[in-house]
Amino acid sequence: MSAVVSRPAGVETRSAILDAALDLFSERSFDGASTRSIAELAGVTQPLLNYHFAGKEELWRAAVDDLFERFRTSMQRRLSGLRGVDDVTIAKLMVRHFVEFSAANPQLHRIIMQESKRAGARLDWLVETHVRPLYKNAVAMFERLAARGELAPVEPAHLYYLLTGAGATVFVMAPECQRLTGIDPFAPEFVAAHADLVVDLLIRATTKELQ
Amino acid sequence: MSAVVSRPAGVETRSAILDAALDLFSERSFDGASTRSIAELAGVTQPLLNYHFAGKEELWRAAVDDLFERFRTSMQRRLSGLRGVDDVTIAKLMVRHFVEFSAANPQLHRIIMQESKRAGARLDWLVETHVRPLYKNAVAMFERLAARGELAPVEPAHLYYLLTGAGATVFVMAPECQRLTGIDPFAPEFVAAHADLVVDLLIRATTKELQ
DNA sequence: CCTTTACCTGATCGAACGATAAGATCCGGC
DNA sequence: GCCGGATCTTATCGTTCGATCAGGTAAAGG
Repeated sequence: MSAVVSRPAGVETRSAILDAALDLFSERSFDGASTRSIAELAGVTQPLLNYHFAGKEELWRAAVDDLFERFRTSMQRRLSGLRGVDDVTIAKLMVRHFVEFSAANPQLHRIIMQESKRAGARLDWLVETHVRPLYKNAVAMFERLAARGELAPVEPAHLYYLLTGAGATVFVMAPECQRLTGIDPFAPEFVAAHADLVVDLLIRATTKELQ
Repeated sequence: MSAVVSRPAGVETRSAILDAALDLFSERSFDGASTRSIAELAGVTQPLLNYHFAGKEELWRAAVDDLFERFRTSMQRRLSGLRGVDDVTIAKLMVRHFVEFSAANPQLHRIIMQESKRAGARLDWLVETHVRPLYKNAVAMFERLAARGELAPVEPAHLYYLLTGAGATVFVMAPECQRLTGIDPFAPEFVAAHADLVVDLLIRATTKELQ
């Protein structure tokens, strides 16, 4: 409230456009989301998108940047509360947090999966800018677990796609799950149960209870 | 060679169009695959698509029908070779076969994931026509495994999305995997190792060796 | 008060889209 | 041998796409 308002609106408009773009890009894919539909959802006129962003591609990148920034911040905040905790417990809690974030923000994996199906400029940018750092963190975690004997020393690519696939798919495909089973996968109990399963899946449950 | 050729071409052309449609629909999504690009890949002119199919939507349904038919045939053929084998071994081999099919035909889960992100007529048709029978089979398998004590009696929706997510994601996202790790996930050794991991994931490895 | 500048709109561009209409080609059957 | 239907092509329809342009409004700054 009562912020500086140096430039009256603009920043809020820009944010509304980014949110709308994220929702439509993730649900309908890059080609399926027209700039007119994004503008309509954001409550602005279509040429305004080209005022705030250089074009559709740059709007897409800005929306993805925004989302990954939220993801990194969320993961780092969770991790920073776990100083001194042992590696195995940290891994379990971080995997759980990852699943919860994927449930709260299904757009993340929807966009990643969409772009990862086809080689191209957007995939190249996505991998080098956002996915590779994420992958490196995951690999480091796998190595710490393997060093503790909690994980077989398999090729990390297997574990990475097992983990992300098992943890995120049900939320990516939430409309199908709803229609197929009648279950709302975003219900807190479902998310919690799913996180438990994914954690158990990754780590041969040794330290059992942990909540 | 030297077949009946009752009507000269037509059936082969139709098949070429379906194959092209499947590749482009799965890689670029429904909106991203233009009828012109499909025609070009199939080596025909664009209006010919409207001669063989009533429209873009019907072409999409025909291509998806074709793919699911191949999937069902492949699974049933595998199953028919396992008469008399115990349920646990059958489950392991069928899961392995599922992973291998997902590797050989990444279009299947690419299209399912694409359409499952958003409620709509195509998702409704896909679920009722093809996904629900598949889901019922999976649930029946889970129940047989649970009856044998090989599986915790959890909500089948969790297991279904864990299994499909873990087994298919790396092949859906093969271009990303290639760029991110340098690994070709379609290499036979990678597919085999991934299938092993998914099988171990689902079934608390009891009967260990099995090929 | 008046200018400047950030923010936003209405009108419209050329390109690409899915679809159709009209006609060419070609082959089996009479 | 020519007729009829199946197959395919060329030309083109109206629509929607992303993008641009010329202007208009309103608040900050002198």
